[in-house]
Amino acid sequence: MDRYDAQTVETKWQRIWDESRAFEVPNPEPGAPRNERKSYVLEMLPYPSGTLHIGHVLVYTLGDVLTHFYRRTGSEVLRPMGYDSFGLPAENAALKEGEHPRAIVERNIVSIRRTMKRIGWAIDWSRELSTHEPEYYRWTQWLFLKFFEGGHTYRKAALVNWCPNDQTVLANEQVKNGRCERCGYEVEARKLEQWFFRITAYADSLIDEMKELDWPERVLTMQRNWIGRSEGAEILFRVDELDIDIPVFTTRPDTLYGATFFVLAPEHPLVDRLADQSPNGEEIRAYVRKAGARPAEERAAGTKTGVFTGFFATNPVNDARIPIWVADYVLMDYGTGAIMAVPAHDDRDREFAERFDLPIKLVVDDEEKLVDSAQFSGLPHEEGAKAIVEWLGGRGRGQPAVSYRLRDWGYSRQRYWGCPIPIVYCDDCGIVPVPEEELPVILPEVEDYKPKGIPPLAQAEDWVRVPCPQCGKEGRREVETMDTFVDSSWYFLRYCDPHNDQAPYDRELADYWMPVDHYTGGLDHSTVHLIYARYFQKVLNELDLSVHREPFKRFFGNGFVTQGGAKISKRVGGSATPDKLVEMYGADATRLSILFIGPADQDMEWTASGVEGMQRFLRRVWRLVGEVADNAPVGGTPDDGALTRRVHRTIARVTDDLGRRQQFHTPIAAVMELVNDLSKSPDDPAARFAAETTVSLIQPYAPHIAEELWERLGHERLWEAPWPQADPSFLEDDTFELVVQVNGKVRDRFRVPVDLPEDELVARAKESPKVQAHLNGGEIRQTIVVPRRLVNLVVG
RNA sequence: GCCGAAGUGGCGGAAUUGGCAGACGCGCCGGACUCAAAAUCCGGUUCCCUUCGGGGAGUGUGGGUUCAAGUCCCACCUUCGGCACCA
Repeated sequence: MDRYDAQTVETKWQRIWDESRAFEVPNPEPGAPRNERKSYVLEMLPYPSGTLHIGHVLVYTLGDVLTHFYRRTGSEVLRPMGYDSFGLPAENAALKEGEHPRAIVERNIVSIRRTMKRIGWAIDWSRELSTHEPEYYRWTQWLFLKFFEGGHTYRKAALVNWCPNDQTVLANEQVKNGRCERCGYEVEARKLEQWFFRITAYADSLIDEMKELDWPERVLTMQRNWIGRSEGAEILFRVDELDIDIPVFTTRPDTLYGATFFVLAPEHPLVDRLADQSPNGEEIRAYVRKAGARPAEERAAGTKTGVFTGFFATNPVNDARIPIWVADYVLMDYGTGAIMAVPAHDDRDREFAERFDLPIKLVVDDEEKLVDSAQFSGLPHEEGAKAIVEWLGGRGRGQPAVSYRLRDWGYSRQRYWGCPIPIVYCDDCGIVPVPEEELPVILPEVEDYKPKGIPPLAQAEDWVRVPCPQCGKEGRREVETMDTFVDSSWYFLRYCDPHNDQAPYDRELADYWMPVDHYTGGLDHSTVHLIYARYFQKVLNELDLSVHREPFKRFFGNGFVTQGGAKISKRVGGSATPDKLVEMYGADATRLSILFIGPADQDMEWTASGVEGMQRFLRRVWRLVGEVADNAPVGGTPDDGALTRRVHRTIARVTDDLGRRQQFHTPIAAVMELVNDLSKSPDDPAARFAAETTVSLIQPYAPHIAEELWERLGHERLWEAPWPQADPSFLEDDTFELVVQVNGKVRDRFRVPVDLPEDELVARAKESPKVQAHLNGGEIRQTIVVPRRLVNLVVG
């Protein structure tokens, strides 16, 4: 048999798959019965701001292994691919390279597609999409209109995160440690009119419906923390001089008797009024100005500052008059922007009280019981909290309340390369949606798309000026574009019906394919894309556009691939590009090596020696299977010898790892063990069976060489062949290796028949000379027998 | 500070329900083939001691539960990730 040449083998089968459209899956005809065993396998779509790197090879190979596995275990598998081509990543790449973003992404898409085909991923190429194409974003706009009609999106002036480098607004999810996630510049606060999705209305759904998800617990925990649901109470404090009530939110109503002062955020709307009527109004205004100019990061890290207003609030439980301060450690956008300060039981309040010499009053003791709290004294603090809120409720001064850390999703971007928001502003009619039939609102060409604070689309005067759809008077188009995460919040639905030009997707088809059964992607999206997509799906459900409320039933978060200790990214690049690896070692060796490094849900370091080892392994398989194909007799019933048993055990292990355990590196080791056994007994009657099974089991990982060897073994179309089945009767041996311990230490081991009774096992254990040497004639006080495993003799 | 994950040979890692620690691979050592090398094949490889029979230690540290602990419990150390004035 000739030498293994990866290039020849891989080119041959890729052409065959391409020509036979091997991995395309048709949609069911309207009214036709649905396949009960559909499976939607999806990985997060790539940004075509660059080409593929080794990290992509990991994600898409993971998806590929599952695609083949599910296909061959009888499912009808949808496995599409597309490109997240709108948005900042592409635009920034374009700015750097001095080209139009469209030119960059379209060139990168060609390159990515070619690499994907060279790696041989089983993709349904008939469903390919790019989010920057009008055929796609037309429907992003259409969904926007539905959200607008349903009141799920709105415009308001708000303090937003402004990146001075990217010259655009960022969502909270895109700010890390006060810096822009993309470029690292320090984010500034700006007050701007912005578009928002009312995601906070779904805070509870996003938490409660997690129970339907088969996701890693750590991702759910991250989302739970991100949403940050806190239960407590809203309590009214009276300011007599102004004849007003100010609500505060607290999670500790049990400490109400310990409130010794009161704080308003500098941005609180009442601060102005207080300053007007206060003798030290100037001082207050100066403080508010200073606080507003202070970067958020410094506001959080620095020592606490504040100013007394001269006013007092009345504590509703004991009528105590406590001083009202303005301090920037209280945030306007959480709770009510006002707090009751309990320095005895809150670290921040304590720090402030100590600095400004305010009283500290203890109201919960070491036993967690209320003290110095009138009729509530003596109650355990949780009961006390309940009782106090109830008491307040009876007097109309308080009620249970819930507060969230999650904010509404601001998605306006003052940038060029994004989906235009289909809105027209009219002096008479206000905010008017573009009628459905006028979609898409095409992104116009502009001379200069560089960000400079005002949206680049504002320059396209001809495009901006448009009659108001309602009254026909001259209006102006919205010149902001949508955050790229809007595009990726519904793309998985478009794949179900990607060429539909009447609707974003056919409802029946989406209901059939959805939810995604197995979603794979990076954990960096745990609190961003994965929350947004869940939110979208819930709104679509309520708009009667989908029967499903969750988009991704199962999620697998893959680890990062590092090279030389650094995370590989579009920016860093990396020397081992997928194209080079395929050229040097072949696609199959590359695919195997990235999965063999270690558990796919943990970070991993890429090394070249791994792929060399895989190349060796494949050559070995090639040689051994070739020899068997040439020499071993065909047909015949496999015997029940050691090799046959090994084959069945391997099938069981690989099947369990891929299906139930979601472990992708151990199946490779299992097949290697089988290959090692086969190489030791190439003349075994089960050699052909072992060779065929080896090829069949490795197929999801190394589909090209598997297909070639399958053909040599006299079969065809392995990609459609049923997955091998382990025969349970071969999984158990007639004998097993009995381990004999003395006082828990292994002293001997020998094979015994499985049906030997326990007392006989113990007898044989005691007979062993090695065991007797350690018994020293001592008295056996206890005997432990674990069936089919071991005997432990405990001596005095 | 809070939340979460992890810590096993020279390295990546395995050990699924508390039952033989180190599967599989990399690297390294030895051998075969070769004029030589590459490739390939065979053997060895946790550490320490050894009279070569074997003995002892060992899964971040210290305790505990158990006949038996990498696995369970308590305390701590380290690393990584997320959040961070969220009342």
